[in-house]
Amino acid sequence: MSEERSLNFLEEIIEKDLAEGTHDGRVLTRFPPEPNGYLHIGHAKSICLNFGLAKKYNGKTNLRFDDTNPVTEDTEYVESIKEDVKWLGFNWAEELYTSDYFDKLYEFAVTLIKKGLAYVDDSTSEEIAAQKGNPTEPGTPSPYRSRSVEENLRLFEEMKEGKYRDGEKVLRAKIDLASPNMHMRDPIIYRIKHAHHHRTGDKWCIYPMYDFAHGQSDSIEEITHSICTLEFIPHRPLYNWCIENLEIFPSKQYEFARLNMNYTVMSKRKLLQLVNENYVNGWDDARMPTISGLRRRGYTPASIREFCERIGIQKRENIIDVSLLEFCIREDLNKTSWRRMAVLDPIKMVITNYPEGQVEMLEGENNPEVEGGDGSRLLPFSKELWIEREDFMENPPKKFFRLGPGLSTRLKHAYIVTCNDFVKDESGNVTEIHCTYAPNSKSGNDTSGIMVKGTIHWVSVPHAKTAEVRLYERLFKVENPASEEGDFKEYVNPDSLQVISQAFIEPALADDFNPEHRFQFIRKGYFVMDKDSTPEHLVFNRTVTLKDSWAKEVKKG
RNA sequence: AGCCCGAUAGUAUAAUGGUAGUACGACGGUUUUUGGUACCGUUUGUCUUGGUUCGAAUCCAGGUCGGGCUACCA
Repeated sequence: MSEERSLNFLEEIIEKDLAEGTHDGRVLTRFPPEPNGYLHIGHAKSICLNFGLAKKYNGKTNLRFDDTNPVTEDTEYVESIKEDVKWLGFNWAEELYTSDYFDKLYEFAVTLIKKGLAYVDDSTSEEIAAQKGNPTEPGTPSPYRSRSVEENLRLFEEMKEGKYRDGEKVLRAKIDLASPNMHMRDPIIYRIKHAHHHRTGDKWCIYPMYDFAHGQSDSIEEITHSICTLEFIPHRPLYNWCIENLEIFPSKQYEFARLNMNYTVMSKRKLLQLVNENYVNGWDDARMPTISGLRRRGYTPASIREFCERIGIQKRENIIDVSLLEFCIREDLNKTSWRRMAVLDPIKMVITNYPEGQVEMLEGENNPEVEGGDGSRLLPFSKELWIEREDFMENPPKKFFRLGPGLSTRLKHAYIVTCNDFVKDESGNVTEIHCTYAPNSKSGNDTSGIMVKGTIHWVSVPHAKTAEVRLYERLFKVENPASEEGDFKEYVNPDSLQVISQAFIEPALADDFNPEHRFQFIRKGYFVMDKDSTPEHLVFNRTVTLKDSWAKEVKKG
């Protein structure tokens, strides 16, 4: 946390409240997900904001499930949301549910009716829509708008008692049919739904609408700063109207711009489609922008928090470049992950002057970024090695620093080798590379005086273990799939997942069976052991590649 | 159409009436037993037209562009 960073607009508001003694210097925020889907990176922004603000100003944050619509909500989502918030590193003060307040909310509605500020309407949904008018023309009163308080009280109670079918009646606030704000034209505040609720069961058959539940829930909890996204700005007058007319604790709503990121989609509806239509393998597919997907991909909580810190908080629409997220995870993993060697696309190399049957155990530091290397592991070295196919070129260009006829290169943590020969099969594919090594060029003990520019990774053939490796690319081919013509799913990248069923890995990688452990496969990228792994069948997911300036060089031609 | 919100390099984000800065990206270089990391450098910006002011990214007015709202979703 940099002390010098300037305040965002919400911090300014809070500091002003603190300075003026509003709420006696108390700060209480809340994170209010609806349990109808998995959390994604956009929610992470909101989580970091709400919990971060509270932490910064010695306040607290409630986790409140906004569960007012029983037909879309489920405990499966409650559990995943709790797990994701915890995984991100945040602790809520209280775990609450809007459904905890259904009794109180019902009483609030009764209060409004008694004040002549709400009425039961028998109009159909189409009729109500028509009554709303349009932005240029005022709405027209429902024929039921002038029902007496007594009648409204009776009908509302009957609604609660289940005397009516779904949609037969609603409770509407009586506000202003001519308001330029459509939300103020007698909004529906209670509707009938004979549906089983994941927490209250069958106790209720009427449920409050968002606008009649959210502000009051904030107020009941005495939330000081209720932070939501921009699309709720037009709801704010209604939020305030409810609180004022109910004469309850004056929580205040503030809005910030939601996160958008390129090469992905960020709406629960679209993510649900990708899951349901099998474009991905579930909500936690490593290509998904969900928290659980990012976790499976190998992202760390710290990297996501850092990302949220860097993107800032503002009110303008934005589309963040995914390269910033990738920067954050590389920055974290570079400092924390152990280096290991894995050959993903193998070709055999034979060291012709290395004694047959000889094995040397070479030492390799775990992480050069850490003082002392963060310990080390032993690497078996022998006459036959697997190396990466792309590290050999039959006709290498001038600036190619790896292997080719007559070229020398360093084997990481081992010796310098020089390529003398190679073998091709009938169809012209290179199948084997023959090299000689310089015995006095051993890493850490090099007296050969040979200077090479390149270093490549390798795995000893007789000692190699195998693993499945999943290489991920961005899920979409275009920057903003949601804004393209046609169905966004047409823009799914068909190469977003490439499975290598048998890669060769150094033995140390197999010694320590530990799903979710993250490694850097030297020169190939950061990888995480997937939860599908068993000790007999290891699976690694590529989190992100290393920056590759050679690839750029090649691209330029 | 009416109302609401917004507009600073490619993308984000500062500058709160006083030198337009930072990060990511891109480009170039130094170092390097990872073509990684680290370090150095280069590039590109205040939507527009007026006004207020000694001085405007900032304040005011008009325009333009982008987004939102007109669900018995949240």
